[in-house]
Amino acid sequence: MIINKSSPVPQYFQLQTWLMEQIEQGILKHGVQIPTEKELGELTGLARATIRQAVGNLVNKGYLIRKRRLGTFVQDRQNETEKRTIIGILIPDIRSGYAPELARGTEDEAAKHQHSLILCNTDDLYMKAEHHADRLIKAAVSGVILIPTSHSYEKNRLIIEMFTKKNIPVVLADRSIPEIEIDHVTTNNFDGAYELTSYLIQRGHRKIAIILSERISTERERLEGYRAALGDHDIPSDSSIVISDAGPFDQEHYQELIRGLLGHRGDFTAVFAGHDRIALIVYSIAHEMGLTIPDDFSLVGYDDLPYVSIKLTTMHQPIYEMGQESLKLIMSRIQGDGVASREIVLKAHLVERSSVRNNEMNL
Amino acid sequence: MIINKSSPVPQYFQLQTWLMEQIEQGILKHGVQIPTEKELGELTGLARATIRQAVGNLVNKGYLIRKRRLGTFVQDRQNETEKRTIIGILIPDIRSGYAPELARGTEDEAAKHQHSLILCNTDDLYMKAEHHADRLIKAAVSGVILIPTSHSYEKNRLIIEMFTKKNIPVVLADRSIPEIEIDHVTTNNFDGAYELTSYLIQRGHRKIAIILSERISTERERLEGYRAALGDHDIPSDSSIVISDAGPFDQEHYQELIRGLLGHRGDFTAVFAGHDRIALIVYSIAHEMGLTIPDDFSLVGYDDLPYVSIKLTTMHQPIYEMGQESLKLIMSRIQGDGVASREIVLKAHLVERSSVRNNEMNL
DNA sequence: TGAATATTTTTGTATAGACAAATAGACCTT
DNA sequence: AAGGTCTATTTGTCTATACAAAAATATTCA
Repeated sequence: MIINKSSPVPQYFQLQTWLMEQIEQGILKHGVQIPTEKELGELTGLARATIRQAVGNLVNKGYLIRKRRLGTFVQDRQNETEKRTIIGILIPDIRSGYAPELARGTEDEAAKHQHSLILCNTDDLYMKAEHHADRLIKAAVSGVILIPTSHSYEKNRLIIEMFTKKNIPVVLADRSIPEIEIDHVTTNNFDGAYELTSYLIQRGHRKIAIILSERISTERERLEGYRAALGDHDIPSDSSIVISDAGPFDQEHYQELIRGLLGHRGDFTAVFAGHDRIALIVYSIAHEMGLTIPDDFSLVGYDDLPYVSIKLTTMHQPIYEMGQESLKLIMSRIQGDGVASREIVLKAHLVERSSVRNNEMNL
Repeated sequence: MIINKSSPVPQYFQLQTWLMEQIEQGILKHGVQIPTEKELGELTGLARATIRQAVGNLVNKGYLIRKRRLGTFVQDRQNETEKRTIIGILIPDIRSGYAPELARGTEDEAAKHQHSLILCNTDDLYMKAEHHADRLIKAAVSGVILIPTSHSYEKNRLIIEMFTKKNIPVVLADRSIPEIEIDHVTTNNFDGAYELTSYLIQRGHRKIAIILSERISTERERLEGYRAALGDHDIPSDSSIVISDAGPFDQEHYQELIRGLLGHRGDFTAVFAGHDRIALIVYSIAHEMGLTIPDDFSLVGYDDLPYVSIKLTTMHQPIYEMGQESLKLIMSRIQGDGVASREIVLKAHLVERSSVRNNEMNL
């Protein structure tokens, strides 16, 4: 018999201890049904209320789980770690470019997993990112999605380290950092730019200007894709129409660069804007100068931002999905997935609108 | 009497909930002794075992502590909550309209106060807002900024109640809810629309179409401002060019409405779009139909969204500042500011670009 | 065969009563 | 004044009983 009626130790407590030992010693394993309350009553000679007290305490502690009509079962005790259900996202500026779309994809997926999303704007500055990282760690987030800052690029490794030291999983979204073991979701920027450039070439464009920032890994990849496409079509690269900026994205600076480019229009028939925001600036400056697209020159962008009012031919990036996939990776890490770091490459696709003129004379 | 014997809610649970509310609302403060089990029995008419079940659960949860012979006392629950420094924001969709700007203003201000911002997209649906509210409460946010959903408008009160019950301060941003004591930040939509309409009238426009949604308080106010301006200039209102939609903002539906409006162009010389996104749709459909703005008709918007590529004359709303002010109100509540509810009305101002033609013949 | 209905089992909720253990405070003893 | 004892009160433990609710299973009926 399990219960000593004359002990000063309460009988419910004796039963409780006994059951707990059975579970912890693995005699009663996860999922196994323990005797019903009636059976335990017969087994111990205790009243049902006493049994319920013992079992109830173990249910509270998470050792057992009761199911109506079915019985009481041994619970896997891992889940008591009272984990926070918050994910952080470090993004340059929620107002610009694809950030809202990415945040939305991330938040929707997080909500599916009963997690919340803390939004942090870094303005692409390392210092701000570091401050946010500090706060995220204090808020005990269970994971972080990081769009690395382009300022102090190398220092992003320090930020990642801050999190990994605390066992907080990190996923890089969009932009990559070379030679680092970390989960990463991106799109095929090289292939996308190659496809987009080839599209222009097929439409008879030989002199294709490009304007983007070297600062950001994705745009560098696009530049490579552009060059490869030109090379494969035996078109020599003309460095005078490759405007590769080194600074951060700055509206006014780009306006200047673009004014300069549009100044000698004879040098190109098409402009490949590194992303849609640049394309919008090109468009509005062209408009200012009395130029029409695609009649005076063709224009393509990259991103396919929503709420763009012009009919821009561009590469659609699956940004919403990028947010979703990033969060899925985080969730799998939270759930203890210990595999090597993964890279997910999503595919961009061309969206043909009417900002490109067909210069092909063979038709 | 506290207990409803005929309720399907278990009586122990009713008692438990009641006690918990008393504690969380601060009616029963730390250290105070709650009635003895016997007294609770007399008070509620329940058996002692039932009382014990209710109290016992709260002891387990840490709300109460029992001392033999002395009674049961309220436990200070603060020590374990470790004062979160998180604010929640419930917004229809981070991707659309002024949401990114508002989120950014809020986040910047939150960062100044060492707080983080949890982003929740409601899609303007009450159900989603409710789920998010649940999660925010679980995440122990210290305050909430709410843009009320336009669906199930009245139910927003329930959401506010969910928070206030837990002593979590709430600020309404932009959209208002009538007759409710709550902090609120908005802009002068009536005056803004009056000014914008007067601007059109001064430029010789007499037939001014307007298109917006009746669903949302801010747009209703703009409609009133429009009507008042017409009235004050003795211009009769023509209901055939007042397109007041009742549904949610739906791109395609608006496209239809606008096609219908632009179908009989003789009826108006200017279009007042309820907000910039509508203006963009008007613009692109006009473009489709081969119409030029402002030559064929004039167009004004409302919001002054950034990254709008067309030269739209519009009312600039200080959305970033709205986010900042909302957060400041929250912070003052967190710091225990107990004054009556406040309303902050920010001023919009007209931004003159080139989407309005001067029809004034006197010049 | 398949859908509706009844049965049975198990946990969930609730009552009434009893004695045990702890202890603050009153009272008593030295 | 210090320490011991008693008492009343409150929580702690335990029994016995009853009906409710859920759900797997068996049974009935079309």
